[in-house]
Amino acid sequence: MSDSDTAPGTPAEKTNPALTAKVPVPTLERLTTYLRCLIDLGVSDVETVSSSQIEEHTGISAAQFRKDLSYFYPYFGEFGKPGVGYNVRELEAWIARILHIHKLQPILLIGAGNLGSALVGYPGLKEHKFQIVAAFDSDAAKVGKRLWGMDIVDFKRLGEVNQVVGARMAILAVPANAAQSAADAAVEHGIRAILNFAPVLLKVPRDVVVRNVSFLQELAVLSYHLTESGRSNGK
Amino acid sequence: MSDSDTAPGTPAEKTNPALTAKVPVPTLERLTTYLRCLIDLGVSDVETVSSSQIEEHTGISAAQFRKDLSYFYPYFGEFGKPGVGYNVRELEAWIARILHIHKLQPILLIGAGNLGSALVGYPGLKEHKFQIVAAFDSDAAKVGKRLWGMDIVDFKRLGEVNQVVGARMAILAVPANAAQSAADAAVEHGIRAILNFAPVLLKVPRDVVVRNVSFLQELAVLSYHLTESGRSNGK
DNA sequence: TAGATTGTTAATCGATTAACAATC
DNA sequence: TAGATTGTTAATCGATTAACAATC
Repeated sequence: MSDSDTAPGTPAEKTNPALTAKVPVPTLERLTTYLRCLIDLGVSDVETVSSSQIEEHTGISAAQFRKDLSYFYPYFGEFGKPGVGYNVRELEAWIARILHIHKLQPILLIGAGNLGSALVGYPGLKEHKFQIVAAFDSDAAKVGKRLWGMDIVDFKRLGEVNQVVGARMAILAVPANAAQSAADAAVEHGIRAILNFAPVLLKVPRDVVVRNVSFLQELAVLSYHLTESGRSNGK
Repeated sequence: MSDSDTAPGTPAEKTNPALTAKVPVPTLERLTTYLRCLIDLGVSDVETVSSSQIEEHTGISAAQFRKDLSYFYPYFGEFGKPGVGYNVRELEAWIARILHIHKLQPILLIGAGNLGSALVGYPGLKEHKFQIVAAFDSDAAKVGKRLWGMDIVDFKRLGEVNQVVGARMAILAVPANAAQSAADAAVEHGIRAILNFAPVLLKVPRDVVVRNVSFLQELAVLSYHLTESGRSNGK
């Protein structure tokens, strides 16, 4: 485990390189696809898988898959066996560890509207070791109601609750005009990663990660690709 | 509007270049962000905006913004005025036209479960000229019920219904095991763009566009960035 | 050993950034 | 005219792909 192969000349490098080296975001995104595929293979009792089989199942090229894994070898050790492939169960565990979902990862839901409710019931959360542990809303009409077996709690009590559950991730499913202040409060109470569904540029401290999800964006990219013609479908 | 500045030497180029030239997908994704920003500015009665103001509002660099727009100049004409900037309303309309959402874009919802229901109520759809015009489900318990003022229709009747509404986009919010067959049926009945929420690699004809949305993926990327330490929050 | 498949290196491809002449 | 800001070109950066020596 060499700790200085990326920046040989730099004198005062970070002492603990674990997960500090720059892994491309696209690689991280693909990791979940591999994980999902491995879970499925595991369920089918497949023991070993090769990179080209991964390609068949996921549509991601074998070369890309091997390259993606290689980013983590300096920190997690090498993995595949030449001539053989990868052990399905072990690779699954290996990727889960990288993503910090080898243990339950607690999540706060902020905003218990339609979207929020749907997310709590999203299948696969549990399987991937994500657990929404509390739901908050500032709408008095919602507070106290139950959502999939959870109480909806007044947003003001977020700090109090998170002192107990200690979540570091939050899903932000509130209206655009409430997003920034909700994010501020969440960050203040220990949240370090936010999945933001509001179409707003959140301002957060540098050590907080935000990912934005936008259905409109997805729909727009699709809509773009529809040809101008073809309106009268060629049936 | 020159039609041959990209591939000067190629003899038999496509005759109609409109929107055929390769626009980077990241550019398309950012287009919606610009659009949203312009709508907001329009509401505030701002008349003109410069690329650096766009940067302030969106976090996307001014250079990136200008570059992004430039991909469309060969087909839609140039836009900004040096020394002045961009007319907010006109640029809004210009981008909407590129994305084919200057007129209502009808969409079919396939799968009227929790997620599907939430998507129908998603704010901003109308504002962006997307309209979910029909909801389908194959669960007999759901068929006939109403969803945000729409009837939930038996999935078997998709063809029949789409003959009337003529949608070319669909949102697929069904369980993983139902996704492929649902996609097949949708494509057969005229759908050419699919927003897929199931964690499944859809096989579709080459002229059909698919975009996959995965909450798990988004959560996983966030989770990755949480530092191993810091578990006991530094409060 | 022979066959298969790895991890890694180098080549390619594509997107972002910076800089600036053109122009309102 | 002087100041501002564009559209575009060239330089940089980063990710993907292809190829292959290493190795099970």
